[in-house]
Amino acid sequence: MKPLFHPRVEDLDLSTILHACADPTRLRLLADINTEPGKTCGTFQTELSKSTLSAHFKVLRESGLIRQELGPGNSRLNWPRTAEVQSRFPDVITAILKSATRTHG
Amino acid sequence: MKPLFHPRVEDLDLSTILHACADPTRLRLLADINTEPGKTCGTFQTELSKSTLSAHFKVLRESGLIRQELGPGNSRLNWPRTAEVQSRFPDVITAILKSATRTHG
DNA sequence: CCAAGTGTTCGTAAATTGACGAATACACGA
DNA sequence: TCGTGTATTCGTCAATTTACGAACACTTGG
Repeated sequence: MKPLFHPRVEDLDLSTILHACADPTRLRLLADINTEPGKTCGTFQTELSKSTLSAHFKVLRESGLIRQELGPGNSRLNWPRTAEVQSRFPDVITAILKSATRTHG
Repeated sequence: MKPLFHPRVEDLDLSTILHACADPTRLRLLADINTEPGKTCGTFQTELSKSTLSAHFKVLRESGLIRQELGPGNSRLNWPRTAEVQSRFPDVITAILKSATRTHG
């Protein structure tokens, strides 16, 4: 299997992270992952196509907001990297997630 | 003079705000405005053209992050709306600004 | 009135983004 | 081995973004 790229904590970039959060779809995905860590990609309720969803997960992963591990049956387990991001940019993600879950459901 | 549009606090949108902050140039402008409230557009150190800069200010203003008032000589005074944004999305902007000024300046 | 200073708007162009279907890659069960 | 299920990659396309110069609008000083 092709290894999935994950940036190191010291390589995290604030603008990249904010850009990843700025899309409503991705913000919802991120919130869901934080609410239910370990969810697989297929378990997210959405009307978007599989390829579009995959692209959004890629943006989240490459920004450093989530970690994607191999799960059973070629699935991907999605884990938040909130603690790591927090160590670089204190309170940014926690504040965003709090507002996101409060205002959008 | 054509009136500049400013969104009401109740119309602020988290994704719009995050998108406005996601651009490095705008994040720097926003940080500068918060550091030195009332700065005019021409006082920002940048290599971008006047029209490009104006477009960035427009994005910041229409997202609700700053307020632009008329100043002397057709200039624009730029004020942060941090407190208002804070009332809608607690800690989001303050955390972003803290990380932005700590890492980029 | 005229020139200089400050910003916005318009037209344009290159790059990026977000979306999709089709094709592909991989793991697992029968 | 052969489907089935899960997810990525590729090619395409429309829309958005970012940038610029030129033109325009407005204020102020001479």
